[in-house]
Amino acid sequence: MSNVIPTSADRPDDRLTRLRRLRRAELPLATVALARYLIGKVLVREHADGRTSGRIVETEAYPPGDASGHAFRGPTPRNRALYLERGHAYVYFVYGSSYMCNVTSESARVGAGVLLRALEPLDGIDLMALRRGAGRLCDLARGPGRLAAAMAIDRRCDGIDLCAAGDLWLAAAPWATGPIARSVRIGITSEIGRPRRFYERGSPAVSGPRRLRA
DNA sequence: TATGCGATATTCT
DNA sequence: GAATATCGCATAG
Repeated sequence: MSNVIPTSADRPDDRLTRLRRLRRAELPLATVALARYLIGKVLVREHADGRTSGRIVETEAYPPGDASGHAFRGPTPRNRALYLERGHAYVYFVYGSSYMCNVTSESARVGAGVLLRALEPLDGIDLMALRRGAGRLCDLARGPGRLAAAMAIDRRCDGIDLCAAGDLWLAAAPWATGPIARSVRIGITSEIGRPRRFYERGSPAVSGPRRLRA
């Protein structure tokens, strides 16, 4: 049963996973390094309906100067948060249907970030399933649009400091992270071929075609 | 399993 | 007016 994701639901005596908030000083400054670092860490959402959280198993780096990054043509009302100091949320809406959640990187006033593409659900699994409509556990937050939907992340989360106590924050890895693999990014039309996507090899919650999950 | 397409809203040219 | 850091369903193999 290697495809079974261990969650807090398997430990009824400890209803919520024990989580330690990440300090900003722990986050690598460089975008690609941050994208790799975030694999295995936890994204936590505090909401009136309850807490949801999940292990980050897939990310993509959009470093300074990358033509597929939203900050490539300079600051706009939409990408403003991308210029915040590392460890803030940049959330935007695309395709008329999906929100995308990013973690800002680099120094303040440098526009760059890391797209969070998939989570392995940890806490609040019932709530995630409710928001997404019933489905397999490993599909609840598999893909960036699904991740945002499962965690109730929308434009109100844009600009939140993920290293502070609040509605959205980052926590340290709850257990040892598996092997990290690297590949090209998904769904972009420029800068194709640059290996700036990271994922935990073997996790059933990683998105994309089979060849990008090996 | 893999590929293709429409839906949908916001942003930028 | 065009493009888009997607999703889910449809269809073919």
